[in-house]
Amino acid sequence: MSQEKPRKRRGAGRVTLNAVARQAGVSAITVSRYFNQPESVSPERRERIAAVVAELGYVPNLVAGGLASSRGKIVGMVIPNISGPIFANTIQGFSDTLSRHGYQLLLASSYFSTEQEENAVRAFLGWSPAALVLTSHFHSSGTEKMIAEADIPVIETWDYQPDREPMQIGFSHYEVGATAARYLHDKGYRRIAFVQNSAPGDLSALERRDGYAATVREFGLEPWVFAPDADRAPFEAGKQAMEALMNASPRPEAIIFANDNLAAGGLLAGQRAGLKIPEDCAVLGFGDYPFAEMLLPSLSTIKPPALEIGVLAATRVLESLGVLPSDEVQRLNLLQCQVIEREST
Amino acid sequence: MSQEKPRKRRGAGRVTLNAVARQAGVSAITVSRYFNQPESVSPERRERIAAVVAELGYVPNLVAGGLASSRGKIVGMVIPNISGPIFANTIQGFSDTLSRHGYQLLLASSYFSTEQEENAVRAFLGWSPAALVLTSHFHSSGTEKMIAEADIPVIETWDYQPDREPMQIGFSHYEVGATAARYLHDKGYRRIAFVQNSAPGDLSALERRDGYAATVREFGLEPWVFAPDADRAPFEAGKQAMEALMNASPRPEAIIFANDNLAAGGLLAGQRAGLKIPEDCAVLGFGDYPFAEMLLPSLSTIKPPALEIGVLAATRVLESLGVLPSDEVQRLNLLQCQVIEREST
DNA sequence: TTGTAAGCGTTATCAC
DNA sequence: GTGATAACGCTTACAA
Repeated sequence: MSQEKPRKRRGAGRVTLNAVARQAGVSAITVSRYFNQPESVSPERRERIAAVVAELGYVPNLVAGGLASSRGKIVGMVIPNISGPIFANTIQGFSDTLSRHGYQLLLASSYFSTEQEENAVRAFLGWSPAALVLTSHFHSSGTEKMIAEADIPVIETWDYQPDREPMQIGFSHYEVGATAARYLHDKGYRRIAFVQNSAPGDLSALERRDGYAATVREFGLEPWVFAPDADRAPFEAGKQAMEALMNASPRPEAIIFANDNLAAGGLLAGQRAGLKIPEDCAVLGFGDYPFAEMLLPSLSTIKPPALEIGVLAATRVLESLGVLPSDEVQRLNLLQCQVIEREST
Repeated sequence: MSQEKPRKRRGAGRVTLNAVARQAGVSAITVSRYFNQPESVSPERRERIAAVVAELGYVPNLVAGGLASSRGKIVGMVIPNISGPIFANTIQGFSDTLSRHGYQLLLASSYFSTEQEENAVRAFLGWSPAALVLTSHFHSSGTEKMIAEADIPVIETWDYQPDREPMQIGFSHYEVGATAARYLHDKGYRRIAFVQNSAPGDLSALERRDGYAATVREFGLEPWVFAPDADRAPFEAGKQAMEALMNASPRPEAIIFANDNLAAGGLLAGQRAGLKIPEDCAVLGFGDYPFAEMLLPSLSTIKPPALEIGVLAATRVLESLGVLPSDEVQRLNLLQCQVIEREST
């Protein structure tokens, strides 16, 4: 008898679609349809197939499916870094929304390096992803070329550049800088400084700076930008900035930090030096990291719609693929950042 | 002339291995070897192929490769949640190490639900991953069955259960609980309470509790466990716990919180009520979340080797696959947690 | 609603 | 070192 498993040369001896079909007494394509368009299979066969699938413990081979259909149920996402508190919510919202519809997340981090981003995109493309999600509009020319030719939905998140070709989901960093400056000015602060991020590749942070600078100029004030040493750990960079700015005379009345990590460092350095915050100097961050409300004084900050970006990105992807209904997929998605006023301003 | 692209029925019109082969005047398999075992291709052809690859902008189709070789260059990882600060470093270390060797990360989160974990594992298996990485040893029976039959390296992280079949990379949560109790006892604290996590599925946290309980018993003390309302936000749950424990008489002299989020809530609630920390009541957390050092007083905690776990997991995966050299892949990997003493104890 | 046949783009196998 | 050929397991196209 040839009952014994032949242990073909290849394949792990997995249960295949054909095995299910044979067992259920139907053709392979019917089983395929059972998974992809169940309505198009008669209820009786559906039942029979379901039974066999359970009995054999069949798991569809998505690789084979992806090859045959030249479009896998997989979506690639590149973010600057996973471990920072800022992007984690975006990943989470994105991943969860996708997986609820049977799509998987392929993830890589760029560390704000366009070269690493390009490598990730190239690798992803090898998996025939259904879509690609990137962060910001800063890419290498190689990346630009690949996404232009990819012929799949591409989304840029955490940014908003209406003129660009890819779908946009995010906000204007320039506007965030402007909002920060306006907010502090409205509260009566005049000598307002801005502390840059210590991560050199964080170009979006520079756009926030530019928005700040333009706005204070509109108020007839002089921009005051401090740049910590490059690549210093953010918390330390914040301390460095605060120490330097405190020694200036006159001191700034308020400081905008490029993100909450820097701001937290600044806050502590200020307190350690006996500064009263916000009386002597107000502090405003960006990101609304989880610890912002736990600090003493709690940190005022600008909260980006991180989770929302992730969920919306997934939604747009699924709409583009026809998985979710939509008359016309919205290409431009401008979300709002929110000033979270706490004790430090 | 048939120069014009035929636009076959299928396929996105991508450049294929065959196209490269034709252009370079070699066979397809040679181009395949060029990518997978370059040494086995003569230098001249290597050069010729390289040129054509660049010219055509060929990107290997990993889906096709995965199907043919029945093992894709992709690794699945399931973690409880992405956005918590605790696992982010593990993901980062894992992903980075993998991608440095051409492997991609397929990520999903379980939210401490074994059912969601099972779904993720099933979906991953459809991609013929080269390996699978899970968190803790708590799985559904379905998951257990799948990983037993998967015939690929499976790693359990953030835990250490020598008796189990899968590779182990992590530490004993029970020991962490014991260490916490011992540490506080050594510092002279006697009435030591433990605050559980509010997330019901976090079974590892219960093991820490058990380690704590057994240890204080050894010291002749009575365990004192407080359980916040289930599913309360951790920060709020910590507050709730602290408020409840402060009203007990006698009050605890020290409190171990199941994680730093809870501890931060406890810290703030205590201070707001006028409690001096650590004089009136010491506070110890777990996780060494980024904000721990930013709190006032800074939070003493137990730091798990999060990044190390990720890097080591990737290393073991790559060793198992023969990508990295290794005589025998180490199945048990016990890492150390570290007591980080700050101002709160 | 169901089935047949022909790929999808790569790698394993075996032969030279 | 190189190549011809046959898989890998599924889905598209077309037919019934």
